[in-house]
Amino acid sequence: MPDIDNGSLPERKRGSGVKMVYDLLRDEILDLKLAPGSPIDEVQLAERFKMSRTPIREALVRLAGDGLIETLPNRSTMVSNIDFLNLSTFFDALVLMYRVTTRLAAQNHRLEDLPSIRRFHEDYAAAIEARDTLAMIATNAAFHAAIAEAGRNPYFTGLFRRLLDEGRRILRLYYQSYDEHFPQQFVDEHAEMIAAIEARDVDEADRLGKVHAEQIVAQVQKLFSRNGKLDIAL
Amino acid sequence: MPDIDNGSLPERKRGSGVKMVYDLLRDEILDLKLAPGSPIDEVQLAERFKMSRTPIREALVRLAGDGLIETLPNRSTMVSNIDFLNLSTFFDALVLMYRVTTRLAAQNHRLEDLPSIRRFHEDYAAAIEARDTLAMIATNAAFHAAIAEAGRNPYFTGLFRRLLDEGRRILRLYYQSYDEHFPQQFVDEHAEMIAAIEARDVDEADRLGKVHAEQIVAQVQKLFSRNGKLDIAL
DNA sequence: TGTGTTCTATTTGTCGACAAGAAAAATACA
DNA sequence: TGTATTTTTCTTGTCGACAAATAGAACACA
Repeated sequence: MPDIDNGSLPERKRGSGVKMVYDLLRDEILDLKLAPGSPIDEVQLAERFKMSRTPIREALVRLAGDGLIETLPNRSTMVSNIDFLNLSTFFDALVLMYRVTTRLAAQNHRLEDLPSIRRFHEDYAAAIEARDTLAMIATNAAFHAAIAEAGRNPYFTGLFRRLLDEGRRILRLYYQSYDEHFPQQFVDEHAEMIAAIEARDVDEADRLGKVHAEQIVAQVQKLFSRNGKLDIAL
Repeated sequence: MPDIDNGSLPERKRGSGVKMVYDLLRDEILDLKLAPGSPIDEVQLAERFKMSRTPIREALVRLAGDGLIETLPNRSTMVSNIDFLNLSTFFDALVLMYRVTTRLAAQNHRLEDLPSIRRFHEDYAAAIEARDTLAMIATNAAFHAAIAEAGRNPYFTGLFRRLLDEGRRILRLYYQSYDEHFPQQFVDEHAEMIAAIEARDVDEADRLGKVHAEQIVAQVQKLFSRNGKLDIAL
């Protein structure tokens, strides 16, 4: 098993343990540092974080609620697999949420929402410039999550976040061996989306969200077909 | 605090405790046997279910993940309040999910999905006939959840279930004092939806889902305006 | 060698206890 | 009497230990 380094583990405050474990494991799962299907050992985690199994367990229950790990009753728990056979359901949901959240952002945003959206937009552009694939994935997700927040519908935001997380795993899986880059075109589209949101042009925002989403899906599918299914066993 | 009777508590099997507590509390919350805002006491629950606090806690973490309870760090945990100020976001999400799930059911259902849908349809009709409001609410939700399952998109199904749960709470709140009944018309619309699904008429299913959803929303809003906000403090 | 059974080992689910935090109560002080 | 401070009480977060459940090893038997 990989002996993941923890950095420093200073004296943690009461109540912060669960959140810390949850956040860390979540990141490791989404970054594929913990591969899909790999087993999760409570005792091992307890040792690693220098705490008892109880808070570890609590964090695991939360992760299971997010669908990031799966628990076999009385038996092992492991990182959730990526369901390649039903990717189309993922894409369906993703496209719809892209549309809806962008549309609602145009409708409901307030002025104070725009700065953070613009900031993530710039971060994304910088990541493209630097050809930093991982940063692209992360900042793209953050950009769209910020738009969703501006739409102010927690139900949609919740689902969308989940989809973006799952997308982060899928993209990482395909970008880790092939150094593709997201086209510059996406940056321009992001800029258009911001403009439509700012102008409160609901229909245009919807349209842009749809086009943008479908292009991303197409891009991912292109990778898939080129790439074959070599990595799936991983 | 209400001394809720438990029925019999026979010797429970290992591992079944959490699920049992989770299911029971969930039902009590959705049926408003536990009012929004009412406090949840771990020790009390532990006594009631004759088990230690650990599995209780685990169930509570799950419920918090579902948004049914809210936890203040180091301090109390309570049943989530219903957000009346943002009901429109709820309705928006509900209408969209009605549409999408019905549409997808028309597209993706298999023959073995239809019997259970038809069964819930009949149960709902029976509940209308009997003027059993609570049964109406429950069977209506079950009917649409079954349709969503037939649509075979777990992302949408997950969100939709959550919305239907929340709707169950909202409706119960308004039907507990006013003995309204759902119009017979809804039964006919359900029948039309089944027909469209069976015929794989995607556009018609979408349209029916939209109309149906908007009628339900209108019905609820009618109750609201008539009813005023008398019960909100509850 | 192949198959079914028992035993062992590991991992999970549950328990009771303890300690930290926060609210409520009690006290001190003006 | 009203306000600030200490004390108490009550709830939660965490711990270490134990017992049940399962998988795999060891074994018996054909």
